[in-house]
Amino acid sequence: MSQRPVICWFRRDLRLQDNPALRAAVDTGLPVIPVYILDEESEGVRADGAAKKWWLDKSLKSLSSNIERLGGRLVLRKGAARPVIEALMEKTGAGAVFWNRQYEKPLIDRDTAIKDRLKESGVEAHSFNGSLLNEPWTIETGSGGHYKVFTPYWKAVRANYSAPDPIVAPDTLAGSDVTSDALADWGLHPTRPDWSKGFAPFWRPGEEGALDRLDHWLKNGLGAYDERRNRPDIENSTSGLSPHLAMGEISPQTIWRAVRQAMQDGRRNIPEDQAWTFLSELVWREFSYVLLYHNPELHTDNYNRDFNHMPWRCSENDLKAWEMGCTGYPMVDAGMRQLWLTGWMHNRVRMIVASFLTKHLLMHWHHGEEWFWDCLVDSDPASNAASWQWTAGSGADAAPYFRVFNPITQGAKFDETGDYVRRFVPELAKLPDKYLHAPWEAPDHVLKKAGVKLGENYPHPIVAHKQGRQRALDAYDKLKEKRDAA
DNA sequence: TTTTGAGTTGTTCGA
DNA sequence: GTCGAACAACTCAAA
Repeated sequence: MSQRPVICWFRRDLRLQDNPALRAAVDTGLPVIPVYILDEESEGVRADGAAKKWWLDKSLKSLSSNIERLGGRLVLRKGAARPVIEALMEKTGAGAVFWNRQYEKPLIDRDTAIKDRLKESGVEAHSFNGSLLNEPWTIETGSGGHYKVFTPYWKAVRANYSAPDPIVAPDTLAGSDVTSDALADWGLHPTRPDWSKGFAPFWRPGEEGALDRLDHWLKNGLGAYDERRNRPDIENSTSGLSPHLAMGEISPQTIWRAVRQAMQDGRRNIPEDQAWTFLSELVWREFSYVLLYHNPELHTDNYNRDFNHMPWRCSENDLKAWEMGCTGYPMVDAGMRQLWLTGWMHNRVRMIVASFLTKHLLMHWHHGEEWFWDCLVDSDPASNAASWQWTAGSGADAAPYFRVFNPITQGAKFDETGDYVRRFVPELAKLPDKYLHAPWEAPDHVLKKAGVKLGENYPHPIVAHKQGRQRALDAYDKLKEKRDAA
């Protein structure tokens, strides 16, 4: 039995480069069986949203063909991971399983149970860090706890972190003849209707797409990141790496190394502060994982329990208008439509639409969290939950309650050219800049000339800014009263 | 143990 | 038009 094969279990790490679990599996010198399990059945597991499944479909195709190029074959299986793994062990006689860790509580529990079961039956199980620069339990404050404020966390990372050497991809993955599900049978790509048609022009899922995107970013965006990052109307104002990172098609170490090298390469002419700001965004992702790891219910429960008393509104109509990009606020609507059309939204606009939902409409952040989870190709269990709570004010180190984004001035400031609104809300394209972010203020003859009929081809605002803002501030006052009374 | 300074991303108002 | 202050109070992290 000296040639018992080993299993490399791919999860949120769909890449061959810089993949510690894969490397360790290959380094055994034994035949490696690469496996991906679509697990929506294990207890407490949250299924991916529809947009993420679209991406997963393409990413698995890419990984699969890369493995075939190395003489192997990716084995696809569907079902609760534990029985699937057990069945595979029996079928293949594998002597070890390798994987990279994930950090959601239900997955940790599932994986721990699998590890125990494997060990009982004499099979080795090895897990690795394949998704984070620093795993959530590794960075502690001076007094031994985990950080709850970003800035000191960032300072600690920046002062101490240096990326390890890259891990090379295997040059062969000797064939296995284990049968695989057909990817097409999983129905990850939407049909009837295929709402994903708008996605394809924007994305190239898979490891090559990720590495190309990084390269493009280093050449075209990184050097001006700090000054452009809030401008959704400017191309390359952000990296666009988030969906690749969310699927593990590229490791954060690869990004960190490439950016640090670019900073030190004089020919690239990358100002240090611009690049450090970009790296800090990578560390925001890590900070979100710290919060998620220590607060497993982050996507459902208020981090700050005071918010359990928040007098949220319930309005199906308002929620629908927000989701569909029909709020009457051009900047909000542009963002929501960009999300629907492309599976992604610029970060500045995410804050604007999130503030609008939780403050102007006074709707619970979980509605937004769920919509984003379903619509974003980059949806991430930690970032999505932590960011929604941050905006709502219930999160760790959250925005102060009185910070209510004004969708009109935010639009004028960050969509200065108006290109963003004109692109995603074409019915307003002919409005002059002066009224683009507040069409209800335009005189009749201006609206007429631009072909805009408020209430007909573009909605009136569903809530007046001033009233919406005041209603939110009043709600926070009530919240405070409840807390003081308690 | 106590103290101190600080905390991603904003808005409004009045001088 | 520009600018600074007020908008709260609290918790965190480190000295």
